[in-house]
Amino acid sequence: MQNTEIAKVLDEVGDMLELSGENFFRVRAYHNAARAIHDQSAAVAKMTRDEIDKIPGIGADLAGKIATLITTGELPLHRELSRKFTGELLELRTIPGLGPKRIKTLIDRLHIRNRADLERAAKAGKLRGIKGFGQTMEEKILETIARTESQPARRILYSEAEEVAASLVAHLRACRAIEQLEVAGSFRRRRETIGDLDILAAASNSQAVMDRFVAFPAVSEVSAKGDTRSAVVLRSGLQIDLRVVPRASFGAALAYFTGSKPHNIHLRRIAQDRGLLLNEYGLFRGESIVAGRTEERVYRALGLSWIPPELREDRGEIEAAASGSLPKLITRDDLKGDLHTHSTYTDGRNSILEMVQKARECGLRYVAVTDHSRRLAMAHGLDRTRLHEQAHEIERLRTQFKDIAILRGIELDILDDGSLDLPDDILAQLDWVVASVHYKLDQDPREMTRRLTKAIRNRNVDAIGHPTGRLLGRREASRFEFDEILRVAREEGCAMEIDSQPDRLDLTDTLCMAAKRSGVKLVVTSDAHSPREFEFLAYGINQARRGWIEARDILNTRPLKSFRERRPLASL
DNA sequence: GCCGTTTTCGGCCCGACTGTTTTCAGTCG
Repeated sequence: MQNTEIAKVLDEVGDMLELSGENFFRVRAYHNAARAIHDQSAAVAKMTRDEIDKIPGIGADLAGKIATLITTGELPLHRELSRKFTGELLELRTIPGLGPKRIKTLIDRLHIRNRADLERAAKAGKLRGIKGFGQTMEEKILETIARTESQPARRILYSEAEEVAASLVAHLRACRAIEQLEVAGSFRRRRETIGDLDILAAASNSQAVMDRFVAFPAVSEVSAKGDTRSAVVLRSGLQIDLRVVPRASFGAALAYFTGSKPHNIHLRRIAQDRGLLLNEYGLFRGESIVAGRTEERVYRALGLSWIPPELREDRGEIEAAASGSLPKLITRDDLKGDLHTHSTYTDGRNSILEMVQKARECGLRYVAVTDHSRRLAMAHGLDRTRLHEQAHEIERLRTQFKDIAILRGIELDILDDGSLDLPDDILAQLDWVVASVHYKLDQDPREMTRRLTKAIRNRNVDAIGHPTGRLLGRREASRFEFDEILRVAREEGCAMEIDSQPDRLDLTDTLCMAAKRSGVKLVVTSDAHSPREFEFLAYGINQARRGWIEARDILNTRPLKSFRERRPLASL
């Protein structure tokens, strides 16, 4: 059983307990435990009950339940609750305005079991008579049901959110009342997907900001408009929240609005322990403000150094900030080379020349050309002959570029038994071999583990490309024993890739952490199929930062000279 | 249900907005 599966069961139990009117703190305990399991890189299914009990947020009771879940594949409490609260019922919580209390009322009073029931009842005007409901809410519910049928709310890619954020910020900048402006929330924490955008502004006249905000051309609906907070929904379905605070509160509000929620809760507990109160207006001792203008001052007043937003997930960053041991996170400028690019030789859209020119413009000092190997017929993968032709072209280009090195590489297919798509004598002539899985991604976890370890054992393989194979929103990650992969990779000196394509971002943040902990080096690569895609490197850097990665953990932060010392380059 | 250098019991983050309340509950972030 995978960690994500265990976490899902615990989350569902939490949701169902909430619907049944359970103690809020018991509900939270299940959600906290789910998060703790989700963040574990090691397989919880392989842990003893004692080891599970030691995970923060999991006590004796939940450790026992999780152990039961692992050994029997089922949790009695979950099964029992599922009889009453179906998945269809839980799904009602996605309708704005419907929380646990109201859903419980709908079940008890109208025997609602799903969206269809709810829609019928609302159309028949049966909701408005019930305490806690009214005609307005009835209409809103019907409107939401109609809208989300054609366009279900989904999280969008960070890269997509970036475009919306840029145009919205440009729109707001025109408002003179705004003194400071930041996009906060999960966007500022650089999460791989974004559920909604949170905008924070400091202004003396909040009404002027609100007016400008709701006038953003892409707005389809204003769902809330108050003195300090407004919310809109764009035609795309994306929700945007705006909060306006006085300048003296901007830092506290930025911290509050950046989250994450568990991080905030932890901060507030620390404040409480010190006899202070932390809210979005500042850090207070009684009536007097202790800090608030900048984030740095708020953190400092709590005895912490400033924490980069990417780390604010309550995964140990607060403890690290307290002891002065936060990592010095990698930045885009640390990258000296790119080790995964494609050209027209296979499925890239531009020539090697154009790719190298752009890499050079991006400040890179070396770039590996890694077109696909022969098995990927769809991409016209390279065999011995065509790889040879490419070698000649690279040889010619090398004479034109003095300030950027062109490495001969390949993105080599890992076949389903773990053997490689090209023979060793060819691979040995290359400077950089990234081996990737491109088919049979849903292999049995044991077979996939064997497949990957066998590839890693090959001396010529330098890195594993997009190791989990997931595509955000479209394809689940392959299942395998990541800890075992890391153990072998460490033995063989094989690196793991962080592929920067916005829908891959593979490895994930927690897997980056696991790789770092086990002493396996990483590479951040663009996997660029066109010159523009070198810009994707920024997304890979975001992911690495969320995984606590420092420049020294990443091979392609090294200058070419020390990069070569690691493994002599065959053709340079 | 978790947790503990005040504690093994009694706490558990904090505030804005909406709708329906006639003084506040529920939802949301």
